Amino acid sequence: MSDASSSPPLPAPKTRRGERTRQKILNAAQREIGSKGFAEASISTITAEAAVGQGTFYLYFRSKEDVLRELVLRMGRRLRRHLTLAIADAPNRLEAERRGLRAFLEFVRANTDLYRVVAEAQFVDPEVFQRYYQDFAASYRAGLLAAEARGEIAPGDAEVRAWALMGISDMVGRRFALWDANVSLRKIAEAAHALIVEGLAPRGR
Amino acid sequence: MSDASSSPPLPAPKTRRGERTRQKILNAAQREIGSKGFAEASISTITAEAAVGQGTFYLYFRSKEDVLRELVLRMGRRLRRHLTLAIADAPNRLEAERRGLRAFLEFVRANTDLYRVVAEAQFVDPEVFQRYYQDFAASYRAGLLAAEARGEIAPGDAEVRAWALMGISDMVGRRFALWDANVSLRKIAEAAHALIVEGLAPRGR
DNA sequence: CCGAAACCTGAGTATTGAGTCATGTTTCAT
DNA sequence: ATGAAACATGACTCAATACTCAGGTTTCGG
Repeated sequence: MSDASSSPPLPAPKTRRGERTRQKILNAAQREIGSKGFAEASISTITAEAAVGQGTFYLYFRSKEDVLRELVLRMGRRLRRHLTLAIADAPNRLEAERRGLRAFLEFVRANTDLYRVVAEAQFVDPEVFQRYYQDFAASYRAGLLAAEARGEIAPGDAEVRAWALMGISDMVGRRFALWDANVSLRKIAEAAHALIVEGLAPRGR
Repeated sequence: MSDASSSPPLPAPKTRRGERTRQKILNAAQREIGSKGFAEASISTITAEAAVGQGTFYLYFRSKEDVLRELVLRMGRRLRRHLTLAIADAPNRLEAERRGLRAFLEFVRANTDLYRVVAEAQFVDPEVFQRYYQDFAASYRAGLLAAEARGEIAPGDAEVRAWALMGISDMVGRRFALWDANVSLRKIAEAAHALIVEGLAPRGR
């Protein structure tokens, strides 16, 4: 439990059955870890939930840490796809920002278990956790730089901006999409977007 | 380990010796949990580090969760004091925002263990974790509303703004004060502050 | 300086759950 | 159709550690 993402991954399943079993375990782990948390989730509960034997788990994953890692990657892929789709045909960066923020909030509310899984990774495997955010930051940064070149946003430090904007999504998502299941995400997204676009400074003269 | 902040707290120590011992344990727990994480930190390591017997721990804390709770409160008090001091005589809200952000980043870099302790509380005791942020949000919100009334900032949704701004501090702090120990926090704080004040929208016209 | 309350101790108990393995079943290329 | 590789099983082992307790030591008000 000491070192991070060590040793090569287990060989992928060779048959259709194997692949199906691996997915069943992954799904059960997502539900279990997502609802009870990493510490409370036990391999035996996961395998029971997946309706496979205890030992089967170790055919596909080296440890509980290992399965968490895999889930973080899954979350990354799904969220990325969701956001890409959402901002695909936005006319400009500020509009992309609005749609992306809204889409993120919706995604969080619809995938609370995955959200928690990623958050737990912060301590279980800092390596993949950091990479998760760094990957998002990198593409965010690129988008901001391109928009700046097009004159769609004011010039500024793209790296810091990327992290700051992710921070807004992350915290606003936690507060309004995760903790408060009822509030209208449309309104929240609008309010946050207004801050992102205009800042706090008083308008006009 | 199932229910959150249950049962009344243990009675406070009655003698000077008792108080000292309790603090020794708290300090050791902060170091241990802060560096190894909640799961890896064991009571026996904590008591050894504090140079007290195993059983002594249970004179002052009901469980490992209990000591974490206490540390979150400690972090809240210390950070609040630090920030209050930092923004005490700022001439206006935007300047307070700048100083507060800078002070927060410095605090994180100087108290990495406490930062981690709070983050771990998210899963160990969601109750206190949420309260920790809600308390900050409440006073942040009040500050924004007052500033808005004074015309120092543009009108807007104070609740969402408060959480968004905390999100910026949180994420920028993690990235630049926690993960990157060398970068100049002054520059980072300035860049983030610029975004907070002006937003992304292109200036002029 | 006395004694009752407060504090301290650390070996021992009890539980928990990760990971193994010997044995059995299914798949699929030939 | 067949057999070798892949997959599946779950009772068992074993290490880790939270928490207890019976018996000691220290504190401090009167």
